[in-house]
Amino acid sequence: MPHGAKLDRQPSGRATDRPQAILDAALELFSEHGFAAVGVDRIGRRAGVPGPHIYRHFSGKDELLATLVDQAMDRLLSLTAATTEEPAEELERLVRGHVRFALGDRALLSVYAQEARSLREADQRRTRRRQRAYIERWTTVLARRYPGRGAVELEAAAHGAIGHIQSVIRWPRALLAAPGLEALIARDVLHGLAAGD
Amino acid sequence: MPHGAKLDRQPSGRATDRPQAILDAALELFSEHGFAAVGVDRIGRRAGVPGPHIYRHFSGKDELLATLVDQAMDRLLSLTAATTEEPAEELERLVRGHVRFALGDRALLSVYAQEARSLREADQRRTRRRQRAYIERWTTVLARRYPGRGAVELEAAAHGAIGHIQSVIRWPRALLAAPGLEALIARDVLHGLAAGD
DNA sequence: ACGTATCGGTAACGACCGCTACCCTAATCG
DNA sequence: CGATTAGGGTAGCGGTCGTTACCGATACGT
Repeated sequence: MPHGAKLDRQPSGRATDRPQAILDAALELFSEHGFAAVGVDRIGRRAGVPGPHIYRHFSGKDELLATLVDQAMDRLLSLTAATTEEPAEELERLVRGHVRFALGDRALLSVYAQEARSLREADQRRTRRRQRAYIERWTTVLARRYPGRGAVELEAAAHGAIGHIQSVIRWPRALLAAPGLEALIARDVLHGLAAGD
Repeated sequence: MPHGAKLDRQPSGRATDRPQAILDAALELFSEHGFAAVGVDRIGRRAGVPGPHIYRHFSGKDELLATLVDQAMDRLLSLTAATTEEPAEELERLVRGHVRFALGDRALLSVYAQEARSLREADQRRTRRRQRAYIERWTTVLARRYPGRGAVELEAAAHGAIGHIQSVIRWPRALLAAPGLEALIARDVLHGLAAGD
């Protein structure tokens, strides 16, 4: 090291944020072909870097996936910030938030939902813990909105509603192009949650 | 060949149906760890045969997966046999049938839902075609039950309902042990489908 | 201008895995 | 009893892929 402090040199050219470009490429490829089916060379090529250069920014392919899954979980958990709203409003906000995420960032949600088991053991445990926390938030909100329901009813409803929303990752493109989808899906989900009253 | 006709010898011992045992082992392992993460040796060990002996019954690992996915699709499509029932009854039968399948054979449905993209190109195309046919059956039944709805509404409802049902593959074991789940889920799904009336 | 750090590019290692080929034993039938 | 064959067991090939290491060129700082 020449003079002790880090240099913070200009990124040497046009390339804006290399790690982000790599993550974007990995996201697209993982969501389309699956984690196991895409190699680091392909990710690098899509990101405009030679394959092995990925290891100058990440510890390995595993870390790419872990980062993406973490981003997805962050987005989901940020929807569950505690509020002082009315129960009905809070539930609606939770549903609409998840729907908007699913429609707006289908690739990220797809990777989160389908490739979680390709994570390393440690990342997998942490992810499962966060998933449980997310489900718990749902059941809490549901319990406030629909008091008197049993725990099984609530948890089944939460899983079902989330599964309903996540189904958009398999919808055909033509259907996704329809206008007003967010409101339509939210309405269907909320109506399903009201069953039993 | 000694005397022309096939021998039909006794299976030489205790082993009942070898190909079926291999398929069962593959089903369990694929559903638990994913297609890419389990090797042929492990499948063989679980089935009580040396790993390479799988190739005496199947052309390769790919065929194992294709067979399982086909079995799942057969089960689903068999639910959609055309009937002369009332629209409401037909829809309920479809929903309950899918729910019963999901609860009764979670592993098979899990492989079908999560590992379809590990199929070879040809199998993947055929599977997608059958999936489209299944969705079309749903929208047809829904259109009869809820005339006046638009195509987008119907297709979105079909995908959402199926996603809701398939969510059971991620439910925790404790929740799956609850009694009366089939009726509960079917009720929730049917109620969600009634949204918009 | 010289040394230095950064970055593009590529070769190659090592492990894993699907798959093939080949052994050997034992049970069956003429 | 001897020949044939199914089935258990295993070694090893071929290819892929994640990962490491190394080389060369370029741009900055002294």
